[in-house]
Amino acid sequence: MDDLSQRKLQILQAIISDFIGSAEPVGSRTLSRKYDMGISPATIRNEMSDLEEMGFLTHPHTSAGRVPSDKAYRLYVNDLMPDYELDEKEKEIIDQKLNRSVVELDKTMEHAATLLSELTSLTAFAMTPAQTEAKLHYVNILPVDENTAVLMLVAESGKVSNTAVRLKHPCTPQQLEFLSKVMTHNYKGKCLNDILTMDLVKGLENDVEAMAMYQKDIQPSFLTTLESMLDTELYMDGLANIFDIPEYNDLTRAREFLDLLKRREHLSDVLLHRDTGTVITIGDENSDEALQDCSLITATYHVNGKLVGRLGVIGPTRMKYDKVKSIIEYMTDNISHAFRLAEGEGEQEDE
Amino acid sequence: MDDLSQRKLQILQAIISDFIGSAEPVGSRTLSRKYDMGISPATIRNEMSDLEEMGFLTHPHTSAGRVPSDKAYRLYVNDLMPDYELDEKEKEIIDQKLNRSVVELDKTMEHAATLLSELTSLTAFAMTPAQTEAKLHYVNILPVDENTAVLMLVAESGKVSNTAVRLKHPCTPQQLEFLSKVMTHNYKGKCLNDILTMDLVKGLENDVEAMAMYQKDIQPSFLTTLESMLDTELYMDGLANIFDIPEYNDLTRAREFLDLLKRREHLSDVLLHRDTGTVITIGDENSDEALQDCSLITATYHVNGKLVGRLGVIGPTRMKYDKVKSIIEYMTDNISHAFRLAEGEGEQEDE
DNA sequence: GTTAGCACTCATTGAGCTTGAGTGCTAACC
DNA sequence: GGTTAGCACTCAAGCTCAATGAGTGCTAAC
Repeated sequence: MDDLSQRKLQILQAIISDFIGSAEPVGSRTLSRKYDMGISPATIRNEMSDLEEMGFLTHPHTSAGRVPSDKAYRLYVNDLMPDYELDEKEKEIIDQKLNRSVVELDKTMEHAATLLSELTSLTAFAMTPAQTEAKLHYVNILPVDENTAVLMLVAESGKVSNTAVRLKHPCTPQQLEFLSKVMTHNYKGKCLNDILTMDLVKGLENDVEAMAMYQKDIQPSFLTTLESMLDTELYMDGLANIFDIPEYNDLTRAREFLDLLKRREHLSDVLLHRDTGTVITIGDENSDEALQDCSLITATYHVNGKLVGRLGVIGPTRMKYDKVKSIIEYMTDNISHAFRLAEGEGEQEDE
Repeated sequence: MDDLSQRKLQILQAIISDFIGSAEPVGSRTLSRKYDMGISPATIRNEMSDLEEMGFLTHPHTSAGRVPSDKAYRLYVNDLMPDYELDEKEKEIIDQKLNRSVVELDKTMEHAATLLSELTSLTAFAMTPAQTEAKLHYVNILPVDENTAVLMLVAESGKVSNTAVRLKHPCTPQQLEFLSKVMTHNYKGKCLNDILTMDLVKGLENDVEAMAMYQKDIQPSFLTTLESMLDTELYMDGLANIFDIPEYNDLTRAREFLDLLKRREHLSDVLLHRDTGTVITIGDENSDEALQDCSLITATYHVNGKLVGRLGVIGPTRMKYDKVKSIIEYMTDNISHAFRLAEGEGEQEDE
């Protein structure tokens, strides 16, 4: 049904490229002058008229040039868009900046968000994997002073999370160490998720005092710490970049955009429900109403083959899909690679 | 020289109050209508004219009302400003929201920034103390897998900092534990700052293998972790609040403001150099050029009597100095109080 | 099928006008 | 002498109106 002649495609492509670059509606004259396709403006106008009827172009007002519709961007992304090759310099920057802190996923992703926003001049976000399948490696409870301790959980992935705990009853280091050992023994190798629902620690039944201390002081912190380990972390950067985008050159729109991004849990939620791999959603393709004049590009990375995190940008529908997509994919490949090696086990390639 | 008659003071106060509320230049008529001071607009005009000559008022343009100058705000803050009493409800909110996480200073301050921005509708920041005097409590190196470990430092204050470390040479848990013990033995009770400049660990001289491992794998991370512990942390919230402030109802100004706040190290630096106690700097009193049409209010809190952190807001010179000041001071008092108890002198705590 | 020509549309810009809030000055008043 | 009424003056803001120009759609000729 979208049976577009070669010429129509060519014109559409030209309009899209031009508009992505300039943010100005594209007129028939400009087009015929800029792109030498041996066709007069009048002819272009006829073709444009057809394209508009087919839903690929719109008109801000009668006497303005044409603007690509979401549908046009979709066609562009699917079929027309050239493969953007990052140049060596860009690759080098990414390699260098990402590999700076490749031991801790959280830090890497924080850097990734910053880097991505710099490279694309858009708002970028990076999300760490949901740790639903993460297994606890061990529990440590460290004395600080007689009323305070630090509860520390280490996952098998190496992720660490700690919370300070106020002890209502003073406690000896030995007691705390004993408790750490019991807890580690009970929970080692178990999924964080499962631990949340187990309610008692075996091995304490006989020790009334330790039991009481555990239940009153430790358990509540333990549960919140577990939860904080399970949670995905969402890093964002480049919020101020929208000020450079003509589409948002207006206080209320800029404000709306920033308000949207302030609702982090909501955004996390949206992101978590996207498919694996590279996903581009354009304008009204976003089911979320607040996002319907934005485009999102996300790609996933994996750590140890299993957990899946996301990296992406959000911006106006008029964006450099080709370039942004390439950058994101190059970065996620880079991250996946780094954290596959990190695991150190031989593993089959899945890419 | 600033020998203002009672009537002039009264008029000035009225202008300032009015302008703080409305953000509109105040005219003589409005004034005489709103505040019944038994004086005609013409008389007020004469007084205003005097006040302008003395530098307390300015004129955006000939036919506009008067606007208070920075000098006027200074006078207001020093002498005219009423004491603002928080009502019980506000106090309750603060007590409640701040005491939620009173064990870890970092979390408390993060909440404080959010809360303060909500209460004042301005941009708020909260800074944790510089830990220059902090002493190391102990070092822990925990095995994750044979190539990875977590290096964990605990300060006497209970502050924890950890970094994942990639081990170039596989290492047994015993080796790591040994190293932890040696390091703890060497550094326990020492200032973080001093440790940074000590370069070798005693007790490893005879163990060539451990020594090599330490130097290659652990030491670099150890130093960066120490540094990250020393650093103050700056939390900010309410950036988007500027959109509600008429002064910033203009894209370039809003943008400048956000750009200013993006330079976090710079801001940290400015904040660190402020005096202890409550400090209000108004407009051109700020030595930093970028801040010269803002006002800053900061107050300090202390932890264990020594370390000093800051809480404050940044906003237009037209702000509710009385209210904001009271809120900040109430909050810092609250925090100081909470973290004095935390030290463990009197362990009475209400919940 | 393509193109030139022409009438038409409409956002944008800027000039000119009006309005109204506000001042400064002066002369009269208490 | 301090206070006030009156009046001329200023100037930002908002409005209308015409000019401009980028762009379209249609038609007729190539």
